[in-house]
Amino acid sequence: MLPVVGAPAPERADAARNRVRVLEAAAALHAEGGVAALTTDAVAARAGVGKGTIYRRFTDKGGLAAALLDERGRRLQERMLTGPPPLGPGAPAADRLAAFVVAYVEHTVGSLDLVLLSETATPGGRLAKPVYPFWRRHVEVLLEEAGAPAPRTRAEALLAALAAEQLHGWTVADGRAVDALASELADVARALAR
Amino acid sequence: MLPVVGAPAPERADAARNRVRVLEAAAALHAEGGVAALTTDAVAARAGVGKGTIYRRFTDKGGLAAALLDERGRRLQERMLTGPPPLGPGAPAADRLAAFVVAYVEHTVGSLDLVLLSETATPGGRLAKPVYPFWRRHVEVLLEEAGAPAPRTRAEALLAALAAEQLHGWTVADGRAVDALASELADVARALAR
DNA sequence: GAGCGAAGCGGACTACAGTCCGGTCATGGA
DNA sequence: TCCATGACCGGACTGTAGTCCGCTTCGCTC
Repeated sequence: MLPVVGAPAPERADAARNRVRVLEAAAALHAEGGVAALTTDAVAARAGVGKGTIYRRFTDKGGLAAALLDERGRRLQERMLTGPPPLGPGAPAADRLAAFVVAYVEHTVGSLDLVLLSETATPGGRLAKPVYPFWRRHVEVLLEEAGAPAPRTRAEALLAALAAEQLHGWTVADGRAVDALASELADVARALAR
Repeated sequence: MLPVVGAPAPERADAARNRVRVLEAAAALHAEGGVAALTTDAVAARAGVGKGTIYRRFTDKGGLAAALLDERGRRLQERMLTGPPPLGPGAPAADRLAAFVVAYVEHTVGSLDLVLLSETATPGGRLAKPVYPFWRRHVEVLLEEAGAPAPRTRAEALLAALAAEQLHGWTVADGRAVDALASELADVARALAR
């Protein structure tokens, strides 16, 4: 068969089966014992798979955590792309941006331990996550629409402020209320959009 | 002798000697082989000290890296507190803030590998560094002076955008020029000050 | 359905961070 | 000077991430 140019490499049947097994095992372990239970040994044993298989499929522990978050993240992405305004299309850029910040904060805080793991398991993990370019592009486009200078830099700066580590500091260490925090951060986004 | 209330616990002579030894060994290893050479085993061996000693004194590897950066950091702190404007006192708050961002970016990029280590060795490391409250307070005060809303949140958001991980992504992964980047980030600071 | 190249697999292995606790020695008081 | 105390020390030990490479399985082709 001719390879389809640009298509993701097709996955062998055994590989696909093992990916599902690993994700199910990881989800179960996480449900039972939190992130502390998510050791690569435990996941491999529970999935009935070798450690090498996990690393081949998910690069590292952070990648596994990111994969666990995938479905939830995709739901948010859909709301951003095709949902009702102000998060979805139709509202002014600054309003969409503010709505994104609130939704992103809630999304992240809702799975804080996994997101934290996915972003801090390896240095630079946050920027290396497959979804990162999606968030960045979305924010960049909105900033550009709003007429802000240096939209790319500002987009990354804004996302850095929404890093799991920072949100963890605010909501857990400092004990701040998520709603109030999200609203202040939405304000930050508006400030950057001008 | 009566303990002095509020004073830092005095350090025993052998403890002080060992701290110096560890720092010298770490600095030498770093000079020779970069951060990769900074394993706790190697530092302990070179310092002629047990690993327990390192952990007693520096908490973890990130703390050791932070201690190595201490002197350089103190120089920047002095320039901020008593140096000439616009970094030091005397200039309008927004200008001081912009000058801080530029100086901080240069400071961080100048020792990027060590700062990265100090901030990412442990999750939440950036917020746990002893100097963090200093930077945060400085930015917060300037934002407040400039009349910005939610100065504390904005200060932390700004510092998050200046995290070593992010600066590493921009300057190394993306290959961006430090000067141009610093100036765009100074602009971000000005936007937050309004 | 047999052959074959390549992708995938697994688990022993390495390297490293951080802990633990029995022994040691600095320090201040008598 | 000598002693009691507890801070300090060191290095063996544990737990975990991530690597490596010989073996297996897949799936395409003929």
